[in-house]
This record gives sequence, C-alpha cells and structure tokens, in this order.
Amino acid sequence: MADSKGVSRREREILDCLYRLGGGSVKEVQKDLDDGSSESTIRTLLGILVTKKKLTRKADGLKYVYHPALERKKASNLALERVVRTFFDESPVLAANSLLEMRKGKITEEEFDLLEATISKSRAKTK
Amino acid sequence: MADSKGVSRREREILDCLYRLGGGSVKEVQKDLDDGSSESTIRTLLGILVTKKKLTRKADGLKYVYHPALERKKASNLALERVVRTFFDESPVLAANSLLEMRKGKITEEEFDLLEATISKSRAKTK
DNA sequence: AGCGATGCGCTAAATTTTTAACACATATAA
DNA sequence: TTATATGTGTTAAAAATTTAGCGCATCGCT
Repeated sequence: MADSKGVSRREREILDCLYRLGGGSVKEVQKDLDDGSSESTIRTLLGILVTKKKLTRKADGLKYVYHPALERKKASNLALERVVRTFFDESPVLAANSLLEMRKGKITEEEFDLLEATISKSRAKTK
Repeated sequence: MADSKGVSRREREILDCLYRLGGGSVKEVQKDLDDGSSESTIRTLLGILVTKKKLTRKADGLKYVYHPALERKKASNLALERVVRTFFDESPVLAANSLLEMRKGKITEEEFDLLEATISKSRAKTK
C-alpha cells in the first residue's frame, strides 16, 4: 500500500498499521495487529523497515516510537492511484463514484457540503 | 490488493495485472509486467494462484487464459475499503474527496454528471 | 511421418521473508 | 543495591517466496 515497492507482505501490514495509528511503539503495533506475533518479531520487522527507510523512529524515554517516513497524504495518494490504475481504468472520478455508492444513504450533511465544495472548486477550474 | 490475505507480493502483482487486463494468458501477463521474468516463472505463479483459488483458467485452444476468481466489483470494493481504513479513518467520503482533488480542473462534464447523479441519489436515500 | 514452434507441468535451487530466543541495558521499587 | 520489569539489538533457524530449467505434449506445416 504505502510504498509498495521493496516491502514484503508483513512489512506492509506494519506500515499500514502505523498509518492507521499515526505512529506507535512496538507494543502498540503488536496490540493493533493482534495476531499472535511476539514482541520480538514485531521489533525485528520495525527494524527492517527503518533500515529500508520506510520508517523513522525516535526515542520516547526508554522505548522507541515509529512513524512512516512517507507523509500520510502522499502515501494515501499513492494508494489511491494504485487502486484507480488497477480497477478504474485510470479514472479517479469513477473510483470516487464507487466510494460514494458504498455509502449510499449514509452520508451526512457535512459530508455533502464537503463534496459539493470540492466539486464546485474543480468545476470552476475547468471553465 | 485484491484478496490481500494469503497472497505474496509477486502474486498480487500478477493478480492486479489480470484485473487491469481483464484476464490474460501467460504471455500477455509477462508482457504487461515487463520486468525480466521468464515465461516459466509467470506460469508457475499463475499456477499457484489457481491452486489458491485466486484465479480460474480456461483452455483457449492450445493455451490457457486466466481470470481473477473474485469479480472485479467486489475486488475493487475491498481495495477501496482497505485504503479507506488505512488512510481515511473509515470515511469513504473523505477518500472520495481526495480523489476528486487529485483531478481538480480536469473533470469532464460527463464525469460531473455522474457524480452529481450519485450524490443526489444518495441524498434522496438519506432523507 | 517428420520437424519446428508453442505452451504446459514438474522439479528444485536460490533468495527472501518471517519468526523468535537470548543476552544485555536501563529504569523502578523495595 | 538488588531484584524486577521494560525494552532493545543480535543472531539464526524455519518457512515461504521466487526464479527457471527441462522434458513432454500438441499443433501446423512440408
């Protein structure tokens, strides 16, 4: 998902987890993943990802806290582009439409407003 | 992407490729991937994916043609849900919005119409 | 029938991934 | 200061992935 290239399955799981959590320690990742992985295993993976420059880490007292190296917005764009390329014939609009259909009838007023705003900005630029 | 669980990195690449192509033979996959993989390698991977029930295949004269076992629409929904969960705090609408922003100013009239239609249908259901 | 071309299945080696044990360091508390 | 708890780095074995070679079957042609 995130950087996709040069990242194994397990590594990506951890990367994704850290995006979800917005960063975290070995234990937090372990807890969030919640398969039976040992702390040691998680630590090793995190270490590998740091080596590969996919994560950064900083000491937080005794322990470390890990963060994705690629900023969230860029990572999400890459992930979206990937899905768009694979399933929506390069059309972000079709993908967006599909997302909206997933939620038919459960969209709030605020959400409608947001969408309308984005659409009309886009429209403005078009003309 | 597609079924994500129980699929290795290379396997997923091939799966994605087949979604893009809408199915294909060993050679077509090989060509589309266009890294240096030998035909034999691709064939092996395709075979594994068939065993894992991620692909089906049917004879086309002399050769085989492979297709993703999970239909496109479901696979794309899973992929989108995944991105939404990882990056958009469970909000499909935020993800959709992000997709639209990616295309600011490059959306055609037809696309606007499609979006508006989907939105107003959704709105109707809400009220 | 004989021959080259196309494509498949089987097999196995090389490499990468995945897992976790163990020893060591630092902090906390009795 | 000694014991306990928390967390790390190193290391290595087990498992999975990845890559292709090779022989066999089938097709189309002469």
